[in-house]
Amino acid sequence: MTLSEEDYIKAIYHLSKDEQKGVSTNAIAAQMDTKASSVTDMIKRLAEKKVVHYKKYQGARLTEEGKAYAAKIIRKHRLWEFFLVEKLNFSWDEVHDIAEELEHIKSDKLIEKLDTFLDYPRIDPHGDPIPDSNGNIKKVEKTLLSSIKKGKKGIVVGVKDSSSEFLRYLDKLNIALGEEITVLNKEPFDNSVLIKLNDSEINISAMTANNIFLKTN
Amino acid sequence: MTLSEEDYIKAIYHLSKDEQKGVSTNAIAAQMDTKASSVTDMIKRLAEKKVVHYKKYQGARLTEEGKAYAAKIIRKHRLWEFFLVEKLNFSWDEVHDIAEELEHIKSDKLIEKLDTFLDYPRIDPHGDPIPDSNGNIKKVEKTLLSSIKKGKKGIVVGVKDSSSEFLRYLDKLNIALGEEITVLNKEPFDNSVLIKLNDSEINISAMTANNIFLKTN
DNA sequence: AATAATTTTTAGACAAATCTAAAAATTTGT
DNA sequence: ACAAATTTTTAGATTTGTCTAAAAATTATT
Repeated sequence: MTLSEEDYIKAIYHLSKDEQKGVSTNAIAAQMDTKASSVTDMIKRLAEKKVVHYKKYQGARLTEEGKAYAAKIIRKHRLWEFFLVEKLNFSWDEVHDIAEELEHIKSDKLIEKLDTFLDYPRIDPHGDPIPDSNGNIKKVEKTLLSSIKKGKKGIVVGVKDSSSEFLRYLDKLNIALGEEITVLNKEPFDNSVLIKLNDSEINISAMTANNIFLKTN
Repeated sequence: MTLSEEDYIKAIYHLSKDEQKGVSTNAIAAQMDTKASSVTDMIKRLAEKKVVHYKKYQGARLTEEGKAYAAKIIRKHRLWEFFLVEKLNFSWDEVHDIAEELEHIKSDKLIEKLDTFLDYPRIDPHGDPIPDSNGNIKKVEKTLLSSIKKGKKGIVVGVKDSSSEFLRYLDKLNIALGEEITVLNKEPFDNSVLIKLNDSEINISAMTANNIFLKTN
């Protein structure tokens, strides 16, 4: 599988989480920052390689083989992210782009040895689950901060947007994985949320609240 | 710089150690396992990028910029090899191919943090020096076992051939970096060498002796 | 020094991955 | 339901890195 093919497989995998039907050509083009015509070409190639099902005008859908391949790439991505943060002392906003490259390194033995070295982590630096060596992904129980009721609280367990801009903003707010957040009030006007964090009260926008995952008990 | 361009730069670098003049098209083709015509094309591209000097029929020669680039790739390659052996417990015959992929990962910050994590190693698992962050390579003092006089001894500090076949053969002979070897006799008929290693005497072929580096005092 | 052998370069083709522009199919709006 | 809008596909071109075959230059031989 080429680098580009792997990127497409990953994109289709991520897009099909929300989607029941096939993932649309345009959606893939947007995700991959390319043109619809390029996507059509690539989907055909991937269909020949049996990693996607493809019928004209019906979008793309990963085969079982395709899903397993995607899980493997995601496993590699997240294990490398964990390595970069825990062993090399990168911060959580710096690791995505480097892991995008490292995830394409081929050796299976490498990734199993890395997993052992890291002591089999289950969660990456952004709170996302690391698939096991069989490609199984443990679903993490989590709720968007934006949909938590006034008065309720939870622990930060993940982010939806893991762009470095957003992560650096969270750093500035002192919001990190493991922090406890209590929803003090929700403003109906703009859906902003007043929260308590470390005994201080801060107001966060609807957009921000919509990108933070909490675990409630 | 693309992956392929980086591979050519590295090949030219390694070939120009023995060579005073430009490295010939054919020599590069052999090293890269490709055709001379492909090499000519690539050399022209590299010349446009100012990493090699090129005049028709005169072979290729790295510019200062090209040499610095090569040193950087080699630094990455050897640091990753050290990581694979020391942290992930790979054996010395398994790491070359994986490092060939890892050496192309772009981030400068990654390689500096890796260097720190590994505590600034100077020598890779095959005894080759790791260039520092400025691209300077410390020359290691070493002599081929094949050219050591009868009765003299030395410490194994490197190998010339680092193919996994050769390295596994050395494992079988219990020859590893740091071992002391004494040359007991040299057979004029086939240039084989009788050595003492850990109180046992073994006979090694001229070819083997020609791929082991010793440090003599 | 002329010819033969070898090396290197050029010319033209090809596959992968992309693009633009236009055609075809599907979906939407009234 | 049918025209308009949108989405998707096709057709043809481009770039990178490769190839084969043939031409040009260099090196070796007698």
